[in-house]
Amino acid sequence: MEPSKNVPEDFLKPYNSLEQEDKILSLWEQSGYANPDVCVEKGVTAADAETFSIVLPPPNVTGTLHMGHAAMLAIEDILIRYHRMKGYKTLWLPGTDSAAIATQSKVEEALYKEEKKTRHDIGRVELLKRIDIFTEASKEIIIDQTKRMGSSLDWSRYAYTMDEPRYRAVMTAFVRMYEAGLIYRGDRIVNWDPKLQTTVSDEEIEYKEQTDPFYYLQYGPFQIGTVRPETKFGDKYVVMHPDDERYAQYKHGETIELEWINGPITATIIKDEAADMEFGSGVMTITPSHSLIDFEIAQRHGLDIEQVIDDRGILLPIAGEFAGSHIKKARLAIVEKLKEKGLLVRVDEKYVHNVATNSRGGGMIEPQIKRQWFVGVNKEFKMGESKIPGIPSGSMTTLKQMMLAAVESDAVDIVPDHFKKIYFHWVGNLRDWCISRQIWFGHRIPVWYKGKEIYCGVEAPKGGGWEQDPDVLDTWFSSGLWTFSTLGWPENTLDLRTYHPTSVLETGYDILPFWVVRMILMSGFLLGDIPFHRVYLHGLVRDGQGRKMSKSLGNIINPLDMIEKYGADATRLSLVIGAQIGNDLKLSEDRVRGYKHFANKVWNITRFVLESSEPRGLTFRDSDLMNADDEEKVREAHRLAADVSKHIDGFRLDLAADVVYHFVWHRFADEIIEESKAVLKGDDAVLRASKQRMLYEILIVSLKLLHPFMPFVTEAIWQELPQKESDVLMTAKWPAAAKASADKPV
RNA sequence: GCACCUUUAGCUCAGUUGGUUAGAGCGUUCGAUUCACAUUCGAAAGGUCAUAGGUUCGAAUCCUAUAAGGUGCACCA
Repeated sequence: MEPSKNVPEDFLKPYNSLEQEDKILSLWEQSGYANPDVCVEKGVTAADAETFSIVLPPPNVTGTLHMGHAAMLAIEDILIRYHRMKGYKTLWLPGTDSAAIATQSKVEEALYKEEKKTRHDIGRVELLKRIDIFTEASKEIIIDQTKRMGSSLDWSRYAYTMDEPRYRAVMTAFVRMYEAGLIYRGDRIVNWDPKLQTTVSDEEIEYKEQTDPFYYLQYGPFQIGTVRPETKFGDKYVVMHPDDERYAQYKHGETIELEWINGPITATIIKDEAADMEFGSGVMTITPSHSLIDFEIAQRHGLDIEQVIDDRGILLPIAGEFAGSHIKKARLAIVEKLKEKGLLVRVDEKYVHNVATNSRGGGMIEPQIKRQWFVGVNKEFKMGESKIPGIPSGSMTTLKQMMLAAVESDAVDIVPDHFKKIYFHWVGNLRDWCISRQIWFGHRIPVWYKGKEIYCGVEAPKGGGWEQDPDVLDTWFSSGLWTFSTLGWPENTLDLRTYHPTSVLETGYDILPFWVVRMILMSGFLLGDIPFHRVYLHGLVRDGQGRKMSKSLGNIINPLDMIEKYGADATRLSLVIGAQIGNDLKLSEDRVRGYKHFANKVWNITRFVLESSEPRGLTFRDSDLMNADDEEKVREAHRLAADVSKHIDGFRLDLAADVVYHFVWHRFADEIIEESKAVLKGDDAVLRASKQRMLYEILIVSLKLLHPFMPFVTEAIWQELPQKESDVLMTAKWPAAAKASADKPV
């Protein structure tokens, strides 16, 4: 066939995503339109336009892009492109996260593997230097991969959790909370990781099922059960429920003499409701130093607390002859001794229970009592200037009350709705938050000691002899500041005033308790405001059979492979269509392949529309009026625009993508184009001109509606159009819901 | 144990405040086609809406119970 003059050469082949995507990426980058300031400067966005802002949940600097990231990027980019086209002053702010514990342990592992050294051999300064080299080298990877999804992030505002502005924000936040009495140092029971030698937050603990022998021991007149006989040396309190009739004869505070592992001891009876009458014999002994529940019982009754196991899991002198051995090795020897003494009643070999492990690559958790820094969530403080409904400026409140108020009042809306319940459940049960970590990589606690003096401040105190607290802050402490530390806080910047609170926080539902909760806490206290108006929680990406993607199952689908094979547009669509908000998504390679066909379909539709136009190159004149029939078809496309907008506004991106997909393929291509063929080949020039114009207008509307979902192919087409309203589709005007008049040239 | 989610065609899912004959994509079968299409188009088959009750003129949709699958939390000393 003779190619028409209207058809650029590229269109004579199928759509080649690999070839086009690179070109389009650099086109966007050069345009600078991801930066809202550039949009205002170039007149694309009105200077006083409403703002729409999202702060990207920062991926780990040392990580690589997985499907979860890809889904997040696709969803956020759709929201961003849509609002940008609608004329909002739109900011999507990128960043990366240092992921303190995970990153440090990676570097430490490599250090040990390659040089057989530990961090103590090389020291704090050297270790931090190596971590820095490591993160610098790997951050380019994740940034490049992020860009390849087509993410229209404003890289001129890039932030890293460990850079200088964020450091200042973290220090300032700590000092302010310290001065308000919300941060305190105390000896409390914490989750201790003996392997990584650090505390771990409650939320980072993962319970794993494990089968162990369960021992029943004779403790005076009682039988007690335990999986961990090695913790029992110090047990001198025996606890039972106050209503337990079986033990009514024993009075609270009464003492009894009995024979125990290392000889006779005096035990004291404690009546406490924490004892479960249904479990075992209903009697337990407690080890307050290594169990949260036991610690709380001990605190309620003012009992003695003795440490049994040290930081490395070694038994202390209280263990008598077992002192100095590791708990793992000591257990069997202790059981042997109990047996000899006749204290072992029986053993249940297959007892299934949950053990706490550190989900951040550490080992088993050993509760310990430690001097740590905490954020008191139930402590009263005087609220400053407040915009949070229900928490008046200057009133007395607590962090917990403030966090509840933010969501109860709907100032922060969480979608889907049922996650609100989960939020309330979480916040309601929140305990004081342990924020100190005994690792080296992170924001060091801004507290200095000199003898008994303590000083807290952003800068080190003047004069010699001061020593800084060696601990660093929990990574979530700085993450909690993310929506405003990235905008320049603690400075009162224009960005902060313009874009905060952010419009939407979009993240996986699994991270709600860690992050969303902490951001509301930090923003509430430090700014007296919410961090975002809406929280949009997406589901997890699973494999075709609904299983989690994991290395061991070998079912990981790598987004970069998909981009390579089928294009970024197809990858994006496969992560959005069929992904009902908050529900998990089953992804298979076939799905991605299917959407590649769609990208090609759009390409070919364009080819047809251009081919069937007159050689003069689609310059419509007033004489090229559409007839009523064709006008109605254009109006139909605009009605579709209203539907798409409605679905996006309701966060139903799956429906929005689905209706536009269906329209473009099965209405526009299969029906409207097919029906127009006879006229296009016919002799009636007036009818033909009307058709040509109708097809072109619908093509334009379709490209615009598709653009947020599949930005590459639509932009590539836009670049080849002979007549267009803006240099890039990215900043073209979103189609109005109802078209006022059809007689203006496009 | 507590809470939440899911259950609609072979598969993946829509179904908006209850309202005609429950829809789409993929897959299957049949047909057409190389005249925009690394093909595409048309048509067909396929559903006791998990189960049992209830509310209602009317229920996939609301209520109660049950079952199966999943997730989170709590944990058992």
